[in-house]
Amino acid sequence: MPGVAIVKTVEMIAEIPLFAGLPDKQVNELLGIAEERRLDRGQMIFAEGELANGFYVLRSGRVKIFKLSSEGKEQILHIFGPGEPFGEVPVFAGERFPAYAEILETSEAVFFPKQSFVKLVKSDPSLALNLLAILSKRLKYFTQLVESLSLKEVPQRLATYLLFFRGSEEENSVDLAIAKGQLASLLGTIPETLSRILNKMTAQGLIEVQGRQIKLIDRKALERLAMGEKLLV
Amino acid sequence: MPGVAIVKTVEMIAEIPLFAGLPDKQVNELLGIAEERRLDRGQMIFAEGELANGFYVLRSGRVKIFKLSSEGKEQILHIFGPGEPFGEVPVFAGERFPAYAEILETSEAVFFPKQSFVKLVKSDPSLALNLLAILSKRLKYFTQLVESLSLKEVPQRLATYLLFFRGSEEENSVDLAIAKGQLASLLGTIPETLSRILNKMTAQGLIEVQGRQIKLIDRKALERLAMGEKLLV
DNA sequence: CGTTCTGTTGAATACCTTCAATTCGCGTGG
DNA sequence: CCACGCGAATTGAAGGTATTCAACAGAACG
Repeated sequence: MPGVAIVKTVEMIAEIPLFAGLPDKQVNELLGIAEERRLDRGQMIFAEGELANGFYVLRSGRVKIFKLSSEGKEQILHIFGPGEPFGEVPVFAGERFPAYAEILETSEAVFFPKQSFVKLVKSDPSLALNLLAILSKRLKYFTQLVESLSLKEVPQRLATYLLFFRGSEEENSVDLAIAKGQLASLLGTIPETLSRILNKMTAQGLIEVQGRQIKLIDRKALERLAMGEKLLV
Repeated sequence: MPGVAIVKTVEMIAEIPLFAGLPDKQVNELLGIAEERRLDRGQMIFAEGELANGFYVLRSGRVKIFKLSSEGKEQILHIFGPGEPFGEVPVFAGERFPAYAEILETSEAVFFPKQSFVKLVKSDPSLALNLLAILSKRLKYFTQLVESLSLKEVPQRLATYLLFFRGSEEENSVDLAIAKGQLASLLGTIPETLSRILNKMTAQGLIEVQGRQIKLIDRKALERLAMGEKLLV
């Protein structure tokens, strides 16, 4: 029953937020140029400076996008999950990836070759608008990241992350979903520092830590921290 | 001769890189929705969190886009000059400006109302592609900014700025074109620190400083700095 | 059940900031 | 044309936050 696989794939494309609201015709054209790929945990998808010939959309799993310092320290720019595209910058500007991409959890992804994709964008304004919305959201996100890195100290960044970058999944509990070392890299610091600050926050009754589960005990105090208040010694 | 003013304005639009390569029809439609505005030095164009009803393109002058910490410290995100659009993020995502904008040098600008502009984008794929290119470039720029702020120390950031963010206008001389305090804010530091580092670099024969003119004396050493090497004490 | 990666803890250090006091530079007005 | 005044820039001393380095504990995985 060869039809099943094809139908399933059409839905796969249609499910991607980037392609939301596109007419069937466009979805079919996208399907025509899409390539399914399995990406394994630990795999480097691309490196900074590498020539790009297309971009990816995750269907499952997670990928981290990051920069490396000359001494090997890593700054995570994004962690993307299902439905999110990555590596699309060099499709529209420049031709090289501006950062590294490594798979955190084994993923199913769809790859779109640059040339064919650009042709589709040229022919369909609503696809272009979806893209503009996504890129704009990322610019907004970057302004927050820069603000965080430059204008806040680590406890403040952590509080902000716990409160906003997760959402209250289960009332007052946050599941980091990534290793603490990775969280440190996302917050622009190192594991040792993060560990010490988690300690302090626990000692002051703001949170409780059990592995990757963090209970938000004193939400008010966390909010004051996120607003810029200092963490007591 | 009313025609002259109109023709001049058409050229004004056509000259903007964002609108490069657009057919006359589109340029005329853009002209139809554009509003000319004079923006004075020191004027706040918008504040973070403010509702946006359109965006700007500078024809002359300069604007700085920045964030403020809870204690009033400023981090500059961009300094834009002639031909560059700003405030366009909330046109496509969200509805509020993610940062502040203040005029550094009195400017002539063109304002495009959100609604009408989006209509034009929907009708013209090449306009959309131009926009995608600009937003992508900014994302690329932000990856560099984050890298700089998070993975480099101030001397390295300064060296990078001197070498790349200006271009060799007059062989080996850089004109900052902004106050040193503003440069500090752009580099994610404060005037005192910048001053001390300019001193050190001068003492070690890397540069010579005369007001806003900086001569690059030892370009090799600056390049090594930008690559991550440490500045001697 | 051992090996390896992740996370924690302590002490020393480095970098940058803060605060305060001058000094410099430049536009304005006498 | 020079003097004044104000913001910008510089300098010094002290302090704070985060990093580095090293050692150890713990968890995950095969």
